[in-house]
Amino acid sequence: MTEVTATMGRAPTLKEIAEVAGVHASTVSRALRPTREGALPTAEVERIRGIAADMGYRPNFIAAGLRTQRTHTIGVVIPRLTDGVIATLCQAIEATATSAGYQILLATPPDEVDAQLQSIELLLSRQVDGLIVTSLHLGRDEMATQVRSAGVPVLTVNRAGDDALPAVTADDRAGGRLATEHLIALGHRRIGIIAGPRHASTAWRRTLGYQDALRAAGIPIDDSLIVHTEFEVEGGIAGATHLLELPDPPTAIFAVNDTAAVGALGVARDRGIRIPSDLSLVGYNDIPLVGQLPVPLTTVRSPAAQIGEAAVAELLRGIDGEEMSTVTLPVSLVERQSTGPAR
Amino acid sequence: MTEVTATMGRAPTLKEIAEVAGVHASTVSRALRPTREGALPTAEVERIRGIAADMGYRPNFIAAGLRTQRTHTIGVVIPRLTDGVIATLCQAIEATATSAGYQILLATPPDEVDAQLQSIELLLSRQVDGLIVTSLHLGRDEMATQVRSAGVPVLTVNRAGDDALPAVTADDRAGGRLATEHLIALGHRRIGIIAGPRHASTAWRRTLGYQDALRAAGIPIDDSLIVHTEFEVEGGIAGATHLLELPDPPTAIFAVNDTAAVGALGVARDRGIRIPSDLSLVGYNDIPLVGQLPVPLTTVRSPAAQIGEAAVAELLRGIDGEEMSTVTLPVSLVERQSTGPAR
DNA sequence: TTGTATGCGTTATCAG
DNA sequence: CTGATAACGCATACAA
Repeated sequence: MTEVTATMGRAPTLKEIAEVAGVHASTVSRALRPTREGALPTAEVERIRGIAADMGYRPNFIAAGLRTQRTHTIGVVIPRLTDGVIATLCQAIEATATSAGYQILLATPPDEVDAQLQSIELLLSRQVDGLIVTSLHLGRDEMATQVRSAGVPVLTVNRAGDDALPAVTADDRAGGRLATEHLIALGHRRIGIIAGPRHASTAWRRTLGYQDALRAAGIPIDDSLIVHTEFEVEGGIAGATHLLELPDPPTAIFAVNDTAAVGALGVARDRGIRIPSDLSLVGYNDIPLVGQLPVPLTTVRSPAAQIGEAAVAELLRGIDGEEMSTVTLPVSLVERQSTGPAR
Repeated sequence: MTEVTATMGRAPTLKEIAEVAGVHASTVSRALRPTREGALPTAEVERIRGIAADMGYRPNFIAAGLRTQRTHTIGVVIPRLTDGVIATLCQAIEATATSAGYQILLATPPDEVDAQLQSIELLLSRQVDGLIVTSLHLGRDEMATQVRSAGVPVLTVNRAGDDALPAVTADDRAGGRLATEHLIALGHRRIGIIAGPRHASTAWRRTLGYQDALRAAGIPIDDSLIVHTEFEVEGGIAGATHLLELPDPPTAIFAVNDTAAVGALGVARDRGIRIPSDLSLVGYNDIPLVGQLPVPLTTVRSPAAQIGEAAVAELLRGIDGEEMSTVTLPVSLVERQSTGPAR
């Protein structure tokens, strides 16, 4: 019954269903809504739902959102998706949001302030209910200012908690300390660090942890051993090359990023430097691949997926009008074979 | 002038700006629109835009979309974001879409038919203007059926062109052939393949290319040398273990995925098998990392970014009412040190 | 229990 | 050139 009543123009609307069902559009709206609030008779609800299904009804969330002022969409600004850790984070955000009935509007702008600001603006124009922004640049007030004017809750991820925005982060400083303490415990005293870009707060905090550990061990901090580079393999190559060409090269290198560590690995290979006997190497993130390298990499495991889950959870609290809080998740050292006693 | 006229409740609307400017809302709409179609006097346009800027106006795309039936949003269904190649693809899609004035609604459902169908449904409810779906399961009619009923252009990526949906893909079959021919040219005749999941069309087509090459060389196809596994490192471990434990193990392995190749590398290491002297290994994708491995990996370069760009370009044509066509992009072999002459 | 009326913010179509 | 009006699809307060 009511078989191919479907009007040819695709998407039937509530009104069209109402006509077929012989009721008013508002009745259909009530029947279709999950919560039985309007209290229709169950039989009628079933009948109407059946007709809607037959007609291939598909709710128009965008129209509903205009009415309710809730789009059930959250905006995610997340540069460098190709970084495995960030992809994991993004995946976790998406999955968590989806299971809470939200969808993700994604922006992956280049790692520059203006582009990021513009992405945020665009997302807000799309009436997102909340915003998760990651890897923002440090020390730019525009960011916080604009973001505060957003009118929706904004949560940062991987950003220093040094401003008013709530943040969900891993304890990068502790991670940097763990890695460095491990090397110190192995007898290394001349430890280089491939410290990533200056503007990346995660990298910066790992570097702080590195300095903490040196200081605690009474080892003087030698700035020539701290080299700032880009993330990724190329950064690792540049950083390791620089460090190994020093007059008094380090006996161990801590790369604040696994892919950079892999780059360092390549440099060591090219120079005939054996790992770990000639040089110890520690990475950061524990991407799946580094456990399978010919010399499995010692690294720091950062809970990317949990960060994503926690971020969404916090943001949803914000969307519900509650206070969002800053969350810091613990990290752990994964000891493998790329680190060994100092010569 | 007209300084802090902003009503406290954030987002001012066209109507509020109109009040301040002393004109009608529709006039403001015309003034703000990029194309000077309504032909306002330039001075008036400037004045109104100034007021809008002062008041912190932010257009509500969702309301505009309701009216214009165009959301300037494209839905992307893309499982396994954590795969580097897919992330690159996603990034390229996002970047291309953004520069064309579109935004991305992202769904990364698990690699299962039902979840993928549901994701599509959700995206359509959000009134996306078009859909890019990747890595769909083979041979499930529901997919094509539902997708056809979408009412918006749908483009597939990484999917076999064996049905009616237009697709943008790399030439995976040629890639599989290239890799295998390379090994054959090196004198290998017993070549194993870590062939990925059966349902993944990319993997499947690479396997076909592998068979093509063997056949062309007059080498009989030995099914025991074809092992299906999951993607990722674990799949590579399982596949390599299986192959190397064969009574008559292969002298070369083609992994249809770089990360699987890295897994195979780990297995070789554990068994004291040297690469390439004991075993040649070819990967697929040329993710940045594999060029920096201690033994740089020979692999096939797949143009992930170009696929993304082409996919968006095609889809936009579809959105503009033109016919979309199927695009196949060429791949190339990258010879490095993980392959050598057969013993 | 169900229909009516209204409005969400915007744009398109008319008049004027 | 600009104002008034309607409509996009839906949800809801209100009336019946």
